[in-house]
Parts: sequence; C-alpha cells; structure tokens
Amino acid sequence: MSAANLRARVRAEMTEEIKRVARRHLATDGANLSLRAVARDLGMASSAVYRYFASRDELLTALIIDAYDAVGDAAEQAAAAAPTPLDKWLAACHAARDWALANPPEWALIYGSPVPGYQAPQDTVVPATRVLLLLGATLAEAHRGGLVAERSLITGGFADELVPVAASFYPDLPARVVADTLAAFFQLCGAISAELFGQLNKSIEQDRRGFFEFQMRGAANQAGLT
Amino acid sequence: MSAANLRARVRAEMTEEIKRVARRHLATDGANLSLRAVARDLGMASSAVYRYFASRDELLTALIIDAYDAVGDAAEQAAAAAPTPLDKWLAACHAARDWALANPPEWALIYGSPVPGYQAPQDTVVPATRVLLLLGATLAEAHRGGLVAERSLITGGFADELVPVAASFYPDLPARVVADTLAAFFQLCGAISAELFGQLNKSIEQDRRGFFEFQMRGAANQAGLT
DNA sequence: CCACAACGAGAGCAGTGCTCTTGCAATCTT
DNA sequence: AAGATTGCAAGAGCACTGCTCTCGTTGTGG
Repeated sequence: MSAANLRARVRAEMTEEIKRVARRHLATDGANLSLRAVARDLGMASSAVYRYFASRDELLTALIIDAYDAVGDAAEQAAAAAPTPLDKWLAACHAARDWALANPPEWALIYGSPVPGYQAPQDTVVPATRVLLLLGATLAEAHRGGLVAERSLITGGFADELVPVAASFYPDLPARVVADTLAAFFQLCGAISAELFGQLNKSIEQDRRGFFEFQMRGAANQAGLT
Repeated sequence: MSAANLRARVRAEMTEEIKRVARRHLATDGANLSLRAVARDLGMASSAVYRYFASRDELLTALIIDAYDAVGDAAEQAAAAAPTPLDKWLAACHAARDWALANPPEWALIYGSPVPGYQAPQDTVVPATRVLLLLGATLAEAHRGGLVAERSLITGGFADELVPVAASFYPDLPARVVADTLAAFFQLCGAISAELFGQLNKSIEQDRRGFFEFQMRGAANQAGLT
C-alpha cells in the first residue's frame, strides 16, 4: 500500500514545505506575505500553491494555528518542569517571551494587530487559549494549595460575566482570581508585544529579561500568588 | 498677498483631505491601505497624491503622528480635569481606551504590530511618549504628595538603565516607581489591544469598561498609588 | 486496463506602489 | 507687464500582487 500513500505523503511534505517557506517570508513581509514569492522560492508556479491552500488567508490560518500551538507547547513544557506555582507562572511567562523573541513575526501574527480583511476561523480559538488556560491552571493549583492570598472582592458586572465562562475550566476558582488571570494574561501579551514592537526602544537595552520578570512578578502578586 | 497664500492654503487643505480619506480607508484596509483607492475617492489620479506624500510610508507616518497626538491630547485633557492623582490616572487610562474604541485602526497603527517594511522615522518618537509621560507625571505628582506607598526595592540591572533615562523627566522619582510607570503603560497598551484585537472575544461582552478599570486600578495599586 | 481525481504550469484579469513624461496654472523675477 | 520658474494634475507604463481558468500529465482505485 505504499503506492496509496505516495500522494498523501508528498502532499503532507509539500504542505509543510510551503508553510516553512511562508514562515521565512513572514519575517520580512509580515502579514502581507506574497504567495507568488513563496511559490517562486519553491520553484513552482503560484497557481500550484492553491492546490494546498485555497487562499492566502487559509495559509495564514495554518501559520496562526501552528504559532499558537508552538507558544502553547513552550509555555506548558516550561511550566511542567517547574516545582512551585510561582515558578510555573514565571517559567511559562519566560517561555512565551523567549518564543516570541525567537519568532517575532509569528508573535505579531497571533497577538499583534489583526490582519486587515482577515477573519479568524473557528479553528484558531482553541489553540489561542492555551497560554491563558495554563496561567489559570497554575493559579487554580495554587489556590487549592492555599497559596493565593485573599484580596478585596471585585465589583461590577464583568465578574458575573466572567465566572460562567471560567466555570467549565476552573469550577472552584473565585471570580476575583479569574479576573486577575485574564488581566495577567493581557499583561503578559502587553509586555511581550511592547518589547517586540519597539515600545521600550532605547529605555532598556541590556536587562530586558529582568524587567519582564519584574512585570510578571507584579502580575502574579496582583493575583495574590506569592 | 492672498495670491501668495492660495497655493499654500490649497495644499494644506488637500493634505488634510488626503489624510482624512486615508483614515477612512484605514478602517477597512488596515495598514496596507491603497493609495490608488484614496486617490480614486478624491477624484484624482494616483500619481497626484505623490505631490503631497512622497510614498505610502510617508502618508502612514503622518497618520501615525496624528494618532499619537490625538490619543495624547485625549489623555492629557482627561487627566487635567481630574482632581486627585488616582483620578487623573484612571481618567487618562479611560480616555486612551475610549479613543482606541472610537478609532480602532489608528490604535492598531500605533500600538499594534509594526507595518512590515515600515521604519518609523524620528518624528514619531516624541508624540509616541506622551501618554507614558503623562502616567509618569501623575505618579511623580502623587509621589511628591506622599501618596505613593513604599514597596520592596527592585533588583536587577534594568533599574540602573531606567533611571538615567527617566532622570530628565522625573528627577526625584525612585527607580521602582519609574519601572512601575513603564510596566503600567505596557499594561494599559496590553489591555486596550487585547480588547480591541479580540482577545477577550466572548468572555466579557457587557462590562468591558469595568474590567478595564479593574486592570488599571491594579496597575496603579502595583505602582503604590492608592 | 481504464476512468478519474489530483496535480503542475501557464495565461490572464484586476488591482497595487511608484516613476516618468507631458501640459497647464500659479508664482516669482526683472 | 512679460517672461522664467516652479508646483501641480493627469496619463501611460513597469513590475508586482491574489486569484481563476484551462490544459496537459501523472498517480490511484475499481
């Protein structure tokens, strides 16, 4: 049955090869990468690429899902290797930052401004939440272990909206901690994007990692994790 | 001498008109707006636009500077009308968010992923720092009034890098507060971008403003401002 | 063995940023 | 006021883009 697999195998390899070259082009062209340029690099006609991806957006979607999974993998592995919840927290944050620094255009693709005219399909929402869920799981573990300090209750309607959404993942987590998880995740994204997109242009050159950890310790502290 | 002003006046109006139409196109096309489409909307040849902006990037730069100034104005005015430092802080944050919600593509232009191939010229750095400087000034004022709580000293080389940069703006502000100002600014950007770019897609629908204020109060609290 | 589906290549369409040339109107100089 | 100069708008054109269609070819399942 090797003959039966030939086409499928070649197709899979070709798909991966296209994505690899597209990732390379992402570095220079950003979100508006040129399908023709990718095809040219592969020595094939541009129309042939459409046998593998129905449109440029579909190729972008594949890259986006891969990126979400890559940063999710990195963060989860780093967290798994750390002993305490706070260590897991910091390890996950650093892993996300390290991945972003190693793959800037892909970070921009998933956490930067949305590509104009591109509508993210449903396939992307699950991988997109992995890092957030990891932070939440870390906080939930710490909460079960009594490591999350109590703080003032939150006021406002957003807590009532947030709890039912989080209930399926962390049934026993108070609304305040859920809100802090989401806030911390946004802070993580903000810190990495700011560094990556040049917001702290010349203010900190050397110890950017230290400043990042300062911020993430602040986020953990704000959530009550010590 | 009205004749002498005619050309200059028409040119200024035309420049403003081009930017206005370009801003409108920004909403649909994002950063890769079409100069030809802008020209078409204005009823002129695409080549004529090049009399006003040497390239698409130069037009983008003009829009970026305008956007920085607009959000800076909004935040400064809001802060000026507030009594206490914490009120100023929250007012500035809400003003920035309100502006972003009213002008999403322009927010994406300045705080989203950088436009591929676009190198921000030097003209943009001063207006880009206005909101950050406003947060710093608010904290500095609170610090002079003894309203900033003392916290643990920061460790790491980033403090030594940060202080000389901040010294020209806030001579008497401790390194810890400077670091918290920068962190808070990143948190502000992260919170707005996350909301705007769809990160909290379906988790909070109604009280997004409340959740934003929750985050910004957290940032202020983290900086020691109560 | 053969029908069929998958595939690659090429031409073609409408659109893009940008340049160059051409003609015209406004401004400055004498 | 006449002439020189400059600013401006328009059009053609180049190289590029995403995408579609058609046409041979080649691997695959019945």
